[in-house]
Amino acid sequence: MPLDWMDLDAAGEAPAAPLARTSFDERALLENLNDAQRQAVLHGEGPLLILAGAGTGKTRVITRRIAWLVATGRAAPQEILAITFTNKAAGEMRARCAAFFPVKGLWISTFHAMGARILRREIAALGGWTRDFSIYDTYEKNQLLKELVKDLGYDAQRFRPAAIGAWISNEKNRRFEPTLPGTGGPGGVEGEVYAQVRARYDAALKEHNALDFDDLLLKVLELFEAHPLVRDQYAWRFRHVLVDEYQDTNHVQYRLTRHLASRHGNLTVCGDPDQSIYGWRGADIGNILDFERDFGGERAVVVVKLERNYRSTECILEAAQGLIRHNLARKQKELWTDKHSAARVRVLECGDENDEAHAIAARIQQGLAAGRRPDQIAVFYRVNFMQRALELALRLAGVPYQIVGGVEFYQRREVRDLISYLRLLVNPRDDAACARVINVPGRGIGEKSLEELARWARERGLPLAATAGARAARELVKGRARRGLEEFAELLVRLAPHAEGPAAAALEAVLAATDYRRHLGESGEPDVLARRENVDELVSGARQYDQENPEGGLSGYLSDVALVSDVDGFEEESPRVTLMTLHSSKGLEFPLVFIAGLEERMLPHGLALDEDPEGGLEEERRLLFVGMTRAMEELMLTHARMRLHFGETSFQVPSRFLGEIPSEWTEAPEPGEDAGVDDDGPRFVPDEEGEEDASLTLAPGARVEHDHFGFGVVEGVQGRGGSARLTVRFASAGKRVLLAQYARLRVVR
DNA sequence: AAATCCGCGTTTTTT
DNA sequence: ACGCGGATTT
Repeated sequence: MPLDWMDLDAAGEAPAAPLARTSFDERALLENLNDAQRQAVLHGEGPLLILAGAGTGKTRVITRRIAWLVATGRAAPQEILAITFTNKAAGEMRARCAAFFPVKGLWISTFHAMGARILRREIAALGGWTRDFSIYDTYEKNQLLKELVKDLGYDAQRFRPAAIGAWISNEKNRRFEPTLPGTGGPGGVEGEVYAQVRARYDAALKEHNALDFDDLLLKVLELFEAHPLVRDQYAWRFRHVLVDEYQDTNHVQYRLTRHLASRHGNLTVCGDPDQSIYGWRGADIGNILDFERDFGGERAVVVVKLERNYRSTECILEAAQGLIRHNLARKQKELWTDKHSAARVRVLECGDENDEAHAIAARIQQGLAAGRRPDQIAVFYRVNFMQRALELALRLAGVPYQIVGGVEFYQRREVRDLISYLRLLVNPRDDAACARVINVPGRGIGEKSLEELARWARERGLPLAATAGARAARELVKGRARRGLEEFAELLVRLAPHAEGPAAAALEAVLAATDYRRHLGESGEPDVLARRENVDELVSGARQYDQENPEGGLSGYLSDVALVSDVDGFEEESPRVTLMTLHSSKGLEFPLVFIAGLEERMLPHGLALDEDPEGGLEEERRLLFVGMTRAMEELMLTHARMRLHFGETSFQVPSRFLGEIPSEWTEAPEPGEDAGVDDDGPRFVPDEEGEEDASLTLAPGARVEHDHFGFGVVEGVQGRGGSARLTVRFASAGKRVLLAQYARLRVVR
C-alpha cells in the first residue's frame, strides 16, 4: 500500500480549478449495475447509507462511486478518503480504482493505517511523542504490562498481563462512550489495580515514544479534539469520506468518522448489520443501525439497500437466511438470487476431529477430481486450534493448502529481532526493542546486567539504549557484559545513519553489522534453514516496500509491518485450498466451502455465550452467517461427536444452529463407506508404552495397507511414537511420507 | 550466563 | 497436547 507522506501539503486547499470532466468514459462506470447499485454510485452530496447484504456487489459499488466522483469532477483523488477493513482490501480497491483514473493522492487504507499516517505527521502536537514513534503489538504490550505489574509489587499470576491488556484495549475503544452496564471491567480492588497499571502503562508508552494499536485511533481522536485546526485541515481536505464494513466500527472510529466528515458532510458508509462480528473488540452495531438518526442533519440520509445477491445459489442463500432469521434484534432484509442449483447445503456428522478432517479432505479430493481448482475451495472454523487436524489430513491426502493467520511470519524470533533493530534505529527510546536486541547475538549481557542498566536509565529518565553510550552505565557491569555493551554501542553508532534511508538498506546493514546470519547457525537442520529463509523473505519484503513506496522510508516500512493483518497474507491466485477462521473469511468468496466444528460451545462458542448470553449468541449466529454466505456453489457443514480439547476427549452436542438451517443431513459415514474414512481394522496408535511394539511392527520391511494408497512396504521410520514419520513405498501410489499417528495403517502379514 | 526441567494455562475471534 | 515462562541446574 503506497504511503506518500508528503502529499498532505495539499491538505485544506480546494482544487485549483474545476477538474476536467470525464477524462474517461463515464458510461463504463455505470455498466453492469442494477438500479440500487446505480443509485448508490450516483449519489451526489450528503450522507449515504448503503445497506449491502452479503454478495450484493458492495465493493464494486464503492469503487465505481469513487471513480464516478472523480470522473464528474465532484472530487479530486486527493480529496477522497476511503476506509477499508484490511490492508488487502485497501490494496485491491486501489488497484480497481486505478483501472478508472490515476489514483495518486487517493487515500485508501484501514482506520489503523490512516491513524499511523496522520500521527506520523501530527503527533508532536500532543506532546511527548515524535514522528518516529514505534507501534507496540500485543506481544510487546503484554511484556511491558508484565514488567509494570511486577514493578508495582503485584502477582503477575493473579493479575495476568493479557487480561489487563484486553481490559485496557476495551477501555480505549470505548473511551468516549458513556459507560455501558456490565462492561466496566473488574470492580473493587482488582479494578483499582487495573487502573493503576493502565496509568503506568500509558506513561511508559509515552516514555518509549510508542503507541499501541488502539492508540493509533485514540491519539488521532485526541489530536482532533484538542486541536480543532488540525482536525479541520483534514476535514476540509476530504470532500468525500467512504467507510466500508461500517457495522464493525467501534466508538472511537465512529467519532473519527464524524470529525473527518464534519466539514463537507459527504459521508458514505457501507455495511451489513447481519455481518457484525467484532462486538468483542468494541465494535458497536449501533453505529450502523443509528446512522440515519445520527447523520440526518439538514440533509436527510439517503438509504440504499442492496438485496440482490450475485454470489451464491438459491439453496445456500436460503440456508443462510434461514439461520439469520433467528436473530431477533435485526433489520428486515431479504436477499435474493436467480442462481438455481441442485446442490443443497449438506451437513455431515463425524466421529471425532480426525474423522471430520479426513472426511473434508476426501470431499476436497472428490471436488478436485471433478475439476475444481484448489483455490476455489476453503475450509473455515471458529477457533484456530481446529486448524491442526485439518492441516494434517490435507497433508496426508496430498492436497495443497494455505493457512491464513495461524503462526504469523512476524511472530518468528528472527523476524522480531531484526524488526526490533530497525525500530531501535528509528526510535532510540524504544525500550522494548532495545531490551530485545541488546544481547542478540549474545554479548554476555544477561538478565542481571540488563536489570542494572534499566535501573540506571530509569533513575535518569533516559532510554535503555542510552546506557550503551554512557561510560558511567557501562561501568556498572563487569567483564564480558561490559565488553558486550561497548560492542553494542559501537554497533548503534555504525547503524545510526541508516535510520533515514530505505528499509532494505537498513536491514542489510543490520544483518551485516551483527553477522546475524551466522548467529542463526550454519547447520543444515530444517529449523535453521527455515530461519534463514525467513530472513531472506524479510529482506525481499523490505525491498518490495522500498520499490512501491519511495517516500515511505524506514518508519513507513515499520508502520506497514506492524499493521499487517492475517488476511493480508491470503494469496488468492495461489493454487491451494484455503484454511482460515470464520472471522478472517469476511469479504471473501469461494465456490466450495466447508465449515467445521458445528458443535455447541464451539459454534456458538462457549465463552461468547458465558460473557453475554443473548448478544453473544446472536453474534455467533452472524459469524456462521458470514461463513455460509462466502459459498458460491456448494456448502458443507460438519460436526464431530467427540473432540480432543485441552488434551482430553469430550462428547460434543451438535450446534443448535444446525437445526435452524434448511439442509440435507448425511448419515454418519459407516466405517469403510466414506471415501478416505475407515475405522476398520486395527488402527496404529502408538503410545509411550506401545512404542517398542510399534517400532517392531512398523520397522522397515513391514508390509502395510493404507485406505488411500493401498498396499505398501515400510522403508524407513524417523522419530518415535505418534509423531514418527514413516516412509512407505506403495505399489500404486509410489513413495510417501506419512505421520504414524494419522496414517491409519494396517499391518499386513 | 546458558541449558534443562517442570508446571501451568491454554484455545474465541484480531487491528 | 503443547508451549511458554519461571525455576533449577550446570
